[in-house]
Amino acid sequence: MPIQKITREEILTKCVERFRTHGFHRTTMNDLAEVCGLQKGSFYHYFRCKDEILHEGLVQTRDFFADHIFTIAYDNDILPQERMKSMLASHVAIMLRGNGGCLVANVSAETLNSTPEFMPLLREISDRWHAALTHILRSCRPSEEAESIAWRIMQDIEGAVMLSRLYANEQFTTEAVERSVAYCT
Amino acid sequence: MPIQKITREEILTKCVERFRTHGFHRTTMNDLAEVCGLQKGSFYHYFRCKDEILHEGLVQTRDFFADHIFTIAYDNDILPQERMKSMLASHVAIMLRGNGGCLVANVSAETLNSTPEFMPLLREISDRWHAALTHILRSCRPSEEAESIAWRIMQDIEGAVMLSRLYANEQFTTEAVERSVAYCT
Amino acid sequence: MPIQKITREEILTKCVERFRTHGFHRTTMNDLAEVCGLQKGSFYHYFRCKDEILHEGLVQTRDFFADHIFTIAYDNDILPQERMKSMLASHVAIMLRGNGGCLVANVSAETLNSTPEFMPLLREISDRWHAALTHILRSCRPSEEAESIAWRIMQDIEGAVMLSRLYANEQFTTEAVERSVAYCT
Amino acid sequence: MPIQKITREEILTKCVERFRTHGFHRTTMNDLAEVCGLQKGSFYHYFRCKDEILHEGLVQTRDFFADHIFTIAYDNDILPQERMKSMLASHVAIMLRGNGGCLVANVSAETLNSTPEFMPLLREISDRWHAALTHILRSCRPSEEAESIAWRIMQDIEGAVMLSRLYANEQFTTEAVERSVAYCT
DNA sequence: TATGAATGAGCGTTCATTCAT
DNA sequence: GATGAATGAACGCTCATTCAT
Repeated sequence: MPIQKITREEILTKCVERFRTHGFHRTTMNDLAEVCGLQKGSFYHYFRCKDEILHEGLVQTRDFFADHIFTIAYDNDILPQERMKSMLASHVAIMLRGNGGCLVANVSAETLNSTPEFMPLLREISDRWHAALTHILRSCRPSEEAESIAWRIMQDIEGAVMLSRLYANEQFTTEAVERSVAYCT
Repeated sequence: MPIQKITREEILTKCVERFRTHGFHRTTMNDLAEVCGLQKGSFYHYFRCKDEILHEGLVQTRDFFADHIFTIAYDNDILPQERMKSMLASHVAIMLRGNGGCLVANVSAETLNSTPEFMPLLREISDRWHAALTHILRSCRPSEEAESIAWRIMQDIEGAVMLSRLYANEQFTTEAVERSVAYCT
Repeated sequence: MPIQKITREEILTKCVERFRTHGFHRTTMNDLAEVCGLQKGSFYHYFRCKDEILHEGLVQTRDFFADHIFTIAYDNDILPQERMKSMLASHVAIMLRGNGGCLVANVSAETLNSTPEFMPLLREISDRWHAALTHILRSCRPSEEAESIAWRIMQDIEGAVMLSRLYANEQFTTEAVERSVAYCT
Repeated sequence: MPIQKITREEILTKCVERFRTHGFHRTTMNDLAEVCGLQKGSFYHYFRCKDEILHEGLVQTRDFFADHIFTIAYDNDILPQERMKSMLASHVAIMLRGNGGCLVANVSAETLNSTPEFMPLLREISDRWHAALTHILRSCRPSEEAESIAWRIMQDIEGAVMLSRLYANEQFTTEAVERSVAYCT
């Protein structure tokens, strides 16, 4: 077996993080190589092209959120407001890391009109977030209202993260999380 | 005297629109030339570089919003909720055009971490939006609460526009505007 | 009007000559740039891609042969054997130049199975050569025999040029031309 | 002892076939690996570099032709025209396989001016073909004429194979073989 | 002012080759 | 002997920018 400096999963994690913080188009293959400690030619053993790195990165992100973030919503042993608080805290901690913002929002901004191939995955991540929020809110709200509030929470958080980046001030996001938790009472 | 095919202002308007819908880095000088009906060499009589086009475009946008959108907020002859409704309707109409999203949000997503030179202008546009909203809200709210709600409205709208793009559904934004108007009663 | 170092026609002539002598795939854009006295990026003002350079080069070659070589065949004021001699002499002089061989044969060898898009043009050049030869031979042969002999002459010349390259000996080609002229008596 | 999936000879046979049909420069080490059912790293246990694969492939081809094709010429128990017919039929069957053309002609076209190291082997294969043809023709022709006709047959066949590829029509080659056999009577 | 040919640095990508396992 | 991850030079190509006209 040949040497393996870094796994495919680690590569994707590092690349996605770079895309999130610096943008997809502003990130060159050399940047990715540097971040991963590889030569840029080496990427093409793992991925066909740069687009595929983003695509696979979004798949990994979707699965990571499903398995480690959104799953919190479905632990019915914990109080709804606790689940909401815990889930959103984990989520926004990732978004605010390195003042990079939300991966879905940033990739959407960059690609939706010119490279719509990423749209299904971006929507899927959003859908799952919405489903998780709705599940929590149904503990204390009628089903339809829960769905509607879930969308409002997502908007509030996304807008808050955007303002937190722009003003380098996490307060916007912190308060948005608090407002969101308050919907559970 | 040669014909003036297009004014500097018209060039900026068309370029900003392209940046908003397709992203700054995804837009080439050739794209801008095509959009403006010019040869790309001609741009360098108006602007030093591509960055300057974005910079001047943001200045123009800032002034346009100050003069034509945010000014609505300060017309004290009109009911607050009418001003809110009118201002936000005009604003989101621009954002949703061509499913392009919010210029400030999109440019922020693309440039904040790698080219922070545009941050002051992006903040300035946001600040003026916040000031306009606050002014309206002060008609019916204590000053501090007005400021706070203004931020919340901005987040709600920004998040709604992002979801409207992602799901190609203006409903998110329409409802966010309605919620915002409701704060005035 | 900006400076123009070299015309599109001159570029094509030089590039085709390089392709003929060194092969299409062995010729890099840098090689072409050097041959033309340009930077490689400059080619993309004239041509979309390397394949297009070959394609346009084949078009130019087809037209050049039609206008300057094969046209000799149709000058009915000259004796058939004189026309044959003159036409083939001009033709093989081009093929043997720089020991490069026949452009059609070389490009065929390189591209026919992997990039068949050039086949129509290669056939067209061959067809016109065949038509020219047939026209001369019809002066002294029945029509069907003329056609058949025209193909045989083409094979003889092509095979001779191939051997002349391989053995660096023009004798093969010289004799093939002589044999071809002899068909006119 | 590990299984020997494929012998060196089989590798060379498959690689040469690929070079003949798709060209040397258009064939990547990955293509060769796929064709041979090996990993590309494994090639470097058999051969130092890609050039050596072609070189050894030409050696193998030279020996194969000497042992299985040209040897037909020297079986003096058979009528000359039968030997000619049999030898050329076997030869052109190989050339026309997969519409790939003549290995010697194709490799010559690709390498003669830029990588002359293969020229000796290409000439050697041609020389042996010429010797075989000459041997047959000496049965019914003076020695010098036999040599001369042998070259003419080679040219005719090479030209015919080239046209057969270009027009996807084996008729050119079939008739060239018939003409060649006719020299024996 | 306007052009568009030319530039050259740098992009994403390819590929023959190496080498630790 | 065989692997396949890794390399790094070089590929075809892009693009913001320059400048003679």
